[in-house]
Amino acid sequence: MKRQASDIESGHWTIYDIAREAGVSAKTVSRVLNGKGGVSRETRARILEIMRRVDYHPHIGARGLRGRHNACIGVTLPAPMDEVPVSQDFFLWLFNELYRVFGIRGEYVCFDINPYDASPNRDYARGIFEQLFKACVVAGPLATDDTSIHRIHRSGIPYIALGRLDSLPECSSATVDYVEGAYLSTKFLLERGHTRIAMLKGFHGYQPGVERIRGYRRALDEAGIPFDETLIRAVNFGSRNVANMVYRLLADPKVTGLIDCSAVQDGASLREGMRRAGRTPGKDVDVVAWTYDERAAVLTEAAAHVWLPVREAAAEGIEQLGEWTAGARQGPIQVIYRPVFNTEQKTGEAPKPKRLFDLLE
Amino acid sequence: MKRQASDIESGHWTIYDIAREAGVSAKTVSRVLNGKGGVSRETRARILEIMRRVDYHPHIGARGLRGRHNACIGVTLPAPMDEVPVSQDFFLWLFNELYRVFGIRGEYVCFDINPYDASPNRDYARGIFEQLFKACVVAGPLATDDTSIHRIHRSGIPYIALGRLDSLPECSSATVDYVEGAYLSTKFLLERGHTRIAMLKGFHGYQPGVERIRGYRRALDEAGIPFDETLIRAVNFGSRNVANMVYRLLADPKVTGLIDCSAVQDGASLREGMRRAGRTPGKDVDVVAWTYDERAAVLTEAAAHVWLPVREAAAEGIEQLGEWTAGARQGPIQVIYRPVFNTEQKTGEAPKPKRLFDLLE
DNA sequence: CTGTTAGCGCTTTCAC
DNA sequence: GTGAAAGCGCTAACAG
Repeated sequence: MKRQASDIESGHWTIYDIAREAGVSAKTVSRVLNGKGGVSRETRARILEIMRRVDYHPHIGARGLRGRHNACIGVTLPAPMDEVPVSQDFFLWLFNELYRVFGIRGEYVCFDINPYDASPNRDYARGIFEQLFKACVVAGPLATDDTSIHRIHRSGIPYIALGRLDSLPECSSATVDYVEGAYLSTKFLLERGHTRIAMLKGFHGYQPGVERIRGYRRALDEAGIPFDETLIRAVNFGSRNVANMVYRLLADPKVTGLIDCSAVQDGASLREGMRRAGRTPGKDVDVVAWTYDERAAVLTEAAAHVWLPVREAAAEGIEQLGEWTAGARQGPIQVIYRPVFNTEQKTGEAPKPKRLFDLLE
Repeated sequence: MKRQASDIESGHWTIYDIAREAGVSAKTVSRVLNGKGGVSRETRARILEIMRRVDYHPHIGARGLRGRHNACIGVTLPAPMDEVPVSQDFFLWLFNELYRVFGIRGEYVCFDINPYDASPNRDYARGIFEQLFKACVVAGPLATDDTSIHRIHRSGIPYIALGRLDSLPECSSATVDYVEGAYLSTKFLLERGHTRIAMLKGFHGYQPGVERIRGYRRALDEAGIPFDETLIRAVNFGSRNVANMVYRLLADPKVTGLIDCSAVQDGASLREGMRRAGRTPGKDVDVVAWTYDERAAVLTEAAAHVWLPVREAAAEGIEQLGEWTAGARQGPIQVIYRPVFNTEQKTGEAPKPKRLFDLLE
């Protein structure tokens, strides 16, 4: 006599409770629930009416367990938030995309936002392995030694990383070509006669950082100029040390070119650093600044800007992830957008973007 | 011979697979998984090693089904987004709070963002009834005819509504006293000699709207002034018709007081509407403007501001929800903050807040 | 210290 | 058209 006690006082009806109430078997209720045939009109109507009356909802976990499908669209941050700049603007934009592609279809959108330092051996992809996520957006750059993404890839669930990885070229991803961005930036400065070119970089240990150096070196190699790693300095959102780094890099008078590809987009601090080094952009130093917004200049005095269309790439990727999840296409996704180089003089300057969790500080 | 076939090719190991590999029973594996006693050091170590080697993760759905607990912290929007102003700032703030209280503990934070118009008979609380949510934040005002909240309340899971409901006074909630806000606003204008006081209001059909009218009427009643409902006009974020409404309300020269409690915080449009009506604030019209940011004025020319500390109330409520979820306290939560009335002259004016999903337009 | 059994709520055979 | 039985992965209760 398994399953029948209607402990409906617990608040939740099961298909067995509905079945008993309707005088049918659980299977018939299941058929109605799933809109399958093989149930007479009257029986169906009666069951539907009971379901409506008692406000029946199927147990999503039990369904998933039996049917081997998971409940939510996952969103996960592969990097600690103090190492990687997730801006408020990007986050709002991402949430809008998730709404547009998944929310509208009635999917649950589930964030795994456990910080790393809270549990060092935690896996950012546990939502996948615990079989909670039916699909997953890996929202951020991947560490060069990332292994989780390999396991995600093998798991077979639809996913998209907003970043590439050398060690997994077949990775489902939507990103921009940072190698190209760095190459174009460096080449531009070389062609203007600069030979010692400094680079302000973020992403210690992340693939986008590696790609930046690769592009930088490639341009240098082509020009026959030796690579000097002391010309590369890392800054991040947390440290607010952009001005200091610029000052120190430009302390050497032979350094006459500066690439800011740090993603910090902090024009004021760049300017401050140059001022302290006694430099004047356009006169004794040329700057190339990276921007993530096509319309916004980071520094009006910059000799050039490079626009990295990360949102645009991500939008296409998430769109495709929606289709993959719906079974309308196969993975992996491979979206790679090229950066756009631009020497047009900009007039306005966008404010420095705010970090997502800055509100907490 | 139930359960043993290790179709590990499917990618997911079960406790039975681990058990077979370790030469023990599934129960022993379960004990190790849950850090329970009754397993020898060696056995435990061996099982742990296998788990590590094969990267075992328990099936969160199966666990929940058996243990009768759910997987995620839910966040749900009880109102269609085009009727209720969820600002980007509030959303970012909310996400930060959820991170602080739940993310840090390793909880999944799961949004149900299905829009109503997409499925008219959808329930904003389905995540609770489908037993996906172990706790839930109902982020927005409740409709006066809301019934879901009653069922949520009865379900017994920890929840908090960021709004009250007349029909459920025991509702777990964190909100501000809109009755008081409207009462203070109206009384202030009455005391300055105004007798016909217009009100710009949002939230058609939602409890906060009802409370605004209640406070307004109470002040009028006390002063022995009859209530005239034509003095109340609704605006919302979508329609951008604030200027028009102000203009029409002030077309009647006897209307000399204006309360903007619409939550739109659009000083420029208020000013524009008054200008078109030929009015000058401080001279032939007095304005009381509501603000959701203590430091920010909506309209510098306003005779007074009323600050509604909704974020502050919500912060306390979410904090308590965290404790309730962790079993450290009982529900329901009852946080109610009083509005702060303020006639100080403001200098700066905050820009009009942007709606969360404006990016899509 | 360890194993057996049953069952969480649902759906998939397969039988009638 | 309908139902009985098995089992998804896990754990509580009860044996040994």
